[in-house]
Amino acid sequence: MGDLEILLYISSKLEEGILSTTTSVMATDLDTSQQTISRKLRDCEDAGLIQRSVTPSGMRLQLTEKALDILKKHHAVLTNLFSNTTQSVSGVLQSGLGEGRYYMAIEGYQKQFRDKLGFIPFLGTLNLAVNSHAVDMILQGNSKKIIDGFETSERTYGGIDCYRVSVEVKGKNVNAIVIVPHRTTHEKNVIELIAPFSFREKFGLEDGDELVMVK
Amino acid sequence: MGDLEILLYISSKLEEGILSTTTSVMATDLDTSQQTISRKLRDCEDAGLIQRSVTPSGMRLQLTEKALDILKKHHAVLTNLFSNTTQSVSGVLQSGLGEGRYYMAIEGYQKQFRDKLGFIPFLGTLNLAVNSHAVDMILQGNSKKIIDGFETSERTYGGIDCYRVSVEVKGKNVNAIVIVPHRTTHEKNVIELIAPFSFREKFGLEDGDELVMVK
DNA sequence: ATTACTATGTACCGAGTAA
DNA sequence: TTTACTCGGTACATAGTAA
Repeated sequence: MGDLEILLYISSKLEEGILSTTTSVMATDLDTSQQTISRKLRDCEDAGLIQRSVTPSGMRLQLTEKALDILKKHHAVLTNLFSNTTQSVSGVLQSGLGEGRYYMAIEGYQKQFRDKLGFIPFLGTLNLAVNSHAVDMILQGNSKKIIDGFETSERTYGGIDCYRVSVEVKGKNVNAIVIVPHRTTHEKNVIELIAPFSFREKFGLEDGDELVMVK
Repeated sequence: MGDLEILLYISSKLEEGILSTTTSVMATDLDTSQQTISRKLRDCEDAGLIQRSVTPSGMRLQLTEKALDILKKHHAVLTNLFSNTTQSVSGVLQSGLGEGRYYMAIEGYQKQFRDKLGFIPFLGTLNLAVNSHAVDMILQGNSKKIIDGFETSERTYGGIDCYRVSVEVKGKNVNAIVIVPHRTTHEKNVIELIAPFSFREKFGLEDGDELVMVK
């Protein structure tokens, strides 16, 4: 019996975001003992996964944001598993801060890009404003390549997750990589794309142009 | 670490329905030991949840139908949790075999219907042909009331799951109950509705008429 | 009726190692 | 390198109760 089973059980029984129940009922439903449920719920509470108010006649349970985030990830994986249709997200091109160009030029990254992705990226990233939930849906379930973090004598550089996507731009389909730095600096509603070439130059893109990413 | 974590992990890494990996890689990803993964995978295999072929350089894993069914249920729960929009399924009215009427008349059922649903159903069920996957989506996550099985001196009667739904019929919204016998006799693409009145009489329904169920 | 403590037995995890 | 044994130690589940 893992935390996940508990969270999924609560999810399935929620009404208006709240579940009123008792440890014995949950124990019966989940085929375990009242004591185990009592302990598990305390564990979940300590782990910041649920909020609980205990009353003489039972308990009221709710899921926390943390739990919902975890469940959202699993939902994305399952949606991906059961949907045959390809999914897409559109993004609007916006100006970056030139950070992308700086990092792409670091040798420790370049070497790994070449080895793990098979190409050396153009020195710059394409920043897209997107719906973060929709992006999660596409990236989760997609297998990622991990660029490891490393250190130089001056500083440390964090790892990067790389997801292969297909991008529809000016009527053409182009392969690209969505990069997600482990210590990301910007909001989750901006993602960065890299490719062996300059998207802006090759397709004459400007801020505000819309691209569609397809899984 | 429960089976579910293993299944979800595999789901997230599947490519074309197959995952090629090693126990060590999985152990790192799932933050446990190689030995635990080895044992867990054997357990999952024994439980009929995965199929495995072990090679000198690793393993190839796939999910079985049984595992997919379990995951589908969780997916339905999560979809329900994260979707604010109401979901609907349409069904086409078809003739039953009169079985519904027979069972509705059994005292052991009637008493429980009255106590647990608050009404005594009309003596007959409305049979609807539906898309079984879509129905799963609506019923899962919806809380159910369980009518217990029982025995008489002659025979035993199985339990029934009851789901409250709203039905759109001839422009009106009516509450009804979807009943799912634990030992169901017909295919999953036919469901049965009960209500305190006769749908056919009250709304002048005929075979082939379309109803919409809303969660 | 609840929830949740303590004590005890068991099942699980992982280090070491074989194949 | 693999996967998967055996075997300790520990963490977990439950019975018995308290509150």
